[in-house]
Amino acid sequence: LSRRPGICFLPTALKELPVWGSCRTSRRMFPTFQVKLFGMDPMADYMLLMDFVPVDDKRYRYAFHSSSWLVAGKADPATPGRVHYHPDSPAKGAQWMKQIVSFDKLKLTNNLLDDNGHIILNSMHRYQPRFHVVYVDPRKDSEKYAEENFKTFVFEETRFTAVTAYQNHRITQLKIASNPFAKGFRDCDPEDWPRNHR
Amino acid sequence: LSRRPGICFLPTALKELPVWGSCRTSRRMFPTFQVKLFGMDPMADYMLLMDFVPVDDKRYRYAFHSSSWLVAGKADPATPGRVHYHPDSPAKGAQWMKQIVSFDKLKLTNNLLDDNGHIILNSMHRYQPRFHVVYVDPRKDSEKYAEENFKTFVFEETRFTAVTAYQNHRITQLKIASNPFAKGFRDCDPEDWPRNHR
DNA sequence: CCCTTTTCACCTAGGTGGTAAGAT
DNA sequence: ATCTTACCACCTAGGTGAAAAGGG
Repeated sequence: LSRRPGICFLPTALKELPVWGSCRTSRRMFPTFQVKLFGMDPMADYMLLMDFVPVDDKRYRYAFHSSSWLVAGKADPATPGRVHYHPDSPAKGAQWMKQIVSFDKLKLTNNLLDDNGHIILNSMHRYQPRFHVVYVDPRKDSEKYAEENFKTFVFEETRFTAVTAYQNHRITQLKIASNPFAKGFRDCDPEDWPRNHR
Repeated sequence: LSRRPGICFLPTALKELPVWGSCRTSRRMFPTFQVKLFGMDPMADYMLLMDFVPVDDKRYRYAFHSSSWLVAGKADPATPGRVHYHPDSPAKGAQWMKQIVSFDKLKLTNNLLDDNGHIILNSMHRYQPRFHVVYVDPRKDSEKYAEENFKTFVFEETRFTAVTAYQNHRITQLKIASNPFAKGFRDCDPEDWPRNHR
């Protein structure tokens, strides 16, 4: 990448991400993936995008008695490998660097037939989010330089297990505490709804 | 305008527009100003914008007994002449022509100290909305061609009187019938709340 | 008296986890 | 037994006109 952007990741703490929900059966990725970019050419156009790759070839299940994830066999067939473009793409480097870039429109689903362009994942599988910066090369033969015109950033701390329902009660409480849309559950006593023996 | 866009106006029927309301005291323009564009250079960048000019130098008042507007003196001092850029600006001609362009983010206020960049109007005055298409000239000395790089469209049927409260009961009913956010009043019998003798 | 501002119930639109029923 | 789906109450966020209160 001739104009190589630097990056500063804003850490998020989570381990389970729901892949099922409302609005045409998909859920936002929460916490939201956010980055602060620097070192770009202010006047050049860039596309920002994300995708998700399997961490391994395994399927997992949650053991409530030990509150831990166990390998439960080989991975299911891979889902369609979709890409999420940040909706502001393309934009100038100056625009991207001006403030924190937030991927809050990114949505996850486990519906293989999803027709809304959402990211498709297998539930009970582990994923690594990836962030890509693509320099929009104005040269006529830009395809030739495709290899050098993008850069990928991977933050291992953002790995997670896709779920359709939360397994670990502490994850649920963390989400309720931090997501404004889940405020309706903040005052509830977790002991009121003990499910299994979390 | 070297690339002169054609235009097709989608008519709106209204006579009074509130200039006061919630969300930092401003109201959306409703019905929304919408245009269908054609004849633009698909690859060139354009800015789309709107502004509002006084129809005359008069102030009006509403005569309930005759259900009509009467001249009530000379206009108040003109408000700051602000401009509303369509938030998708700048964009390629192809993008603008792809579908109807809707100015649904445009908001009106009568607050002279407005700090949110909204359009400022005098209540009880008449205004003519104007629509402008600006070709983003890539030439270095583009300022020289400013005159020929924009085109203004005026639709007289979109003239209206700015108000802080509806005067004509039939306007109120029309808005309630057509604005989804006013659905809460649809089932009410207008005779239940007669104000003055509208 | 005429007009403006405040406040409110009631909407649209859509993102939460809980719960119970369904599926395998 | 384990996981998924459908539906729900309950939120966020913000756009309506009505009614009451305010101001000149």
